[in-house]
Amino acid sequence: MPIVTLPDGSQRSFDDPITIKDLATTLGTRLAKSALIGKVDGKLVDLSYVIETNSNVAIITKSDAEALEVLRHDAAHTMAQAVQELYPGTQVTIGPAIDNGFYYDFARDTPFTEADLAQIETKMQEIVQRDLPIVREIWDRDQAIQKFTELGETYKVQIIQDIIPDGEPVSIYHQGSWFDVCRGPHLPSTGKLGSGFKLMKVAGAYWRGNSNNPMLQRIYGTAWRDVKELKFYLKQLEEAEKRDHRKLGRSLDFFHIQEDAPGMAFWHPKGWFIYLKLQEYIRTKLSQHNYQEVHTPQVMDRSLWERSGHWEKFRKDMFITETEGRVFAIKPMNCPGHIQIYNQGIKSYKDLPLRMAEFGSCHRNEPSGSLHGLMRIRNFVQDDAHIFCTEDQILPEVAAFIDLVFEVYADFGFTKIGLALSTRPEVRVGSDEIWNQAEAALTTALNNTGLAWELKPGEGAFYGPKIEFSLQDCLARVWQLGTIQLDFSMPKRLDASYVAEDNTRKIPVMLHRAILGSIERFIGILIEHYAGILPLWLSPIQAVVINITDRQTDYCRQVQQNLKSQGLRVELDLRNEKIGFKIREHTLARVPYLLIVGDKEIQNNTVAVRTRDGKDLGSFDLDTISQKMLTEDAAYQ
RNA sequence: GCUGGUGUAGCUCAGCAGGCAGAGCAGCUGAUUUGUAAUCAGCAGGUCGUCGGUUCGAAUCCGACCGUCAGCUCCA
Repeated sequence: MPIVTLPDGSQRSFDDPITIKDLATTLGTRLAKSALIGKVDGKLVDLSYVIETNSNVAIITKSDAEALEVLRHDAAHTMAQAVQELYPGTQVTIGPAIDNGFYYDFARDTPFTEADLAQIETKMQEIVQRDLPIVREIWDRDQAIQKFTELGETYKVQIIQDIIPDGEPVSIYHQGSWFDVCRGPHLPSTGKLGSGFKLMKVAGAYWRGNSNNPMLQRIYGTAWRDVKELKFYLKQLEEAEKRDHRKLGRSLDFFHIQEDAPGMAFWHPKGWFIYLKLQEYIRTKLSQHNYQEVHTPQVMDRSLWERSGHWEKFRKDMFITETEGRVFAIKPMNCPGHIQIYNQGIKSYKDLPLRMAEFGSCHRNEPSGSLHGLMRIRNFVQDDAHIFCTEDQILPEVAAFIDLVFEVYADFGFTKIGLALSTRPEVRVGSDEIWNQAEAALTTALNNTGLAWELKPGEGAFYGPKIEFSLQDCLARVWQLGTIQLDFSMPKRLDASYVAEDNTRKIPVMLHRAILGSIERFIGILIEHYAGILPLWLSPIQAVVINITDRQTDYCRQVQQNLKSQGLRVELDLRNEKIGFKIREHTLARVPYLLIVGDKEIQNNTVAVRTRDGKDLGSFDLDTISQKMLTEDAAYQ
């Protein structure tokens, strides 16, 4: 005799156990029609689920967020069915719902082509049309293994053997003659999938995500509640493509990358201006927060990297050079160099915390397949620093750093900041005792912020756990940027020490930290976030003075000189072209202000101001416009 | 690194059942002196990524390598 409590708090009691579907019917025929799944005491279930005891129950329809994930999972199943109908002999493996869609991994000798995708999509539509009921069944584990073995689905057999304990039943979902092992829940029938889905791309993916395993073929799809939502999403993708920093980087003449230096950028004058400006900005912050800047060698002897532990773990990913029988590594990071500076002379506890910063150019031989414009690059400069401190100083230093990170991100307009703690990986240096201590310290620091944070088990660096900072850009994409890493091992390995108050020698703790991450990557993110429309303070050219005819040449030169003398970055465009042509060019180049001069402006001693978003601001005298620009420039806007 | 796609002029791309390499923009020259997102005309520009193979003949077919793109793995 279950009593059902509905989301609005009202209760219904029933004489007999009742399915979600029947419950929905009692609440209204409209609801029964639109019901997709149920939620019983917080757990999502099929419509066929039988409520036997008193429960909190919600009927989930298309308008609920929970329905979308189930719908995407259904889309994966339907795709797998379509593939197996079209290409018998293809084995299924796994196919989950993911952000924005779903994928399914298949084992098949011949690769899928773009043309195959279209065919599969058509077949999926057909399966949706068939509106096959999706039915849950419970099978005996051995029976399931036997059945999938008969079908030649060896991957499926492995999955059952792995995730279902011996003797436990297996949940199977049937749609038509096709079926799959699945925890569920699912929509009541394939028709409910609708047509808001699209297959996007094929790609390789390792079985179980392990590069030693065979590679499967993964088909990615996107799925939404309806066609309108799908179209919106596709439009978003187009927008992201337009903002691609590799494309904008070339068209805005910021940088280029060429075959002779794969994964390394050639910075053009405008791009290099941004690069230096960001460094200048960070330098200001560093000095405000009591860091000292240093510079260490680009190339250091192999033995140093052996002692630091990098040689053993990262040797293949380091660029090596050899001379006079000695092997050197081009530095992949700055920390061993910083310890060498620390080690000069005897340090006292009074010297700590010691904050050492460097814009050091690092090289890492990243796997060729992982390179991606400025985002994943082989030569980069971090806004790197290392804080040498006592154990007592860890918490205040981490707390101060967290504040600094939020301060910097806010200056770029990033306010949605994510925090995560990455803990010990499988391959690591240092004892468990040290790791316990280090992870506890960072956990406390995170909890002290009062902010939410995520745990990422096993994602830490080999020498210590880390806090990671990520932000969301204007397209809601998440980028991991800043980090602070606690290191109890490397100072010891490289013989760093200080004299404590009790006159004993102690080993300092080292905090590795960066705010922007790599300057290269940060510029890439800024380009995409701003769609190339950089704030005035970061714009390589802040204004262009444009004449209408040759008569204004001298006046234009005077305007440029005037503004340049006030520290503004102003160019001249005196070409013999029509004004519309010049405006178009500089607007496409994202120049913030176009200062246009005709006879009228000379007469009134003004300039006509047009912005890069096409607004005509009208005429201004020079003092007014320069003041406006200087104010904007100073405010990081 | 792995799987698949891809590489033609500075850029964006067409040409690919094998038969003399094309367009638009950019560049150069000339004309035009122009009022808020492309003035007109002419000229010039390519070892078709590299190396090898098949063929009377290869941008086009095949192979290897390099770059690049998407995803996977990795990311101190």
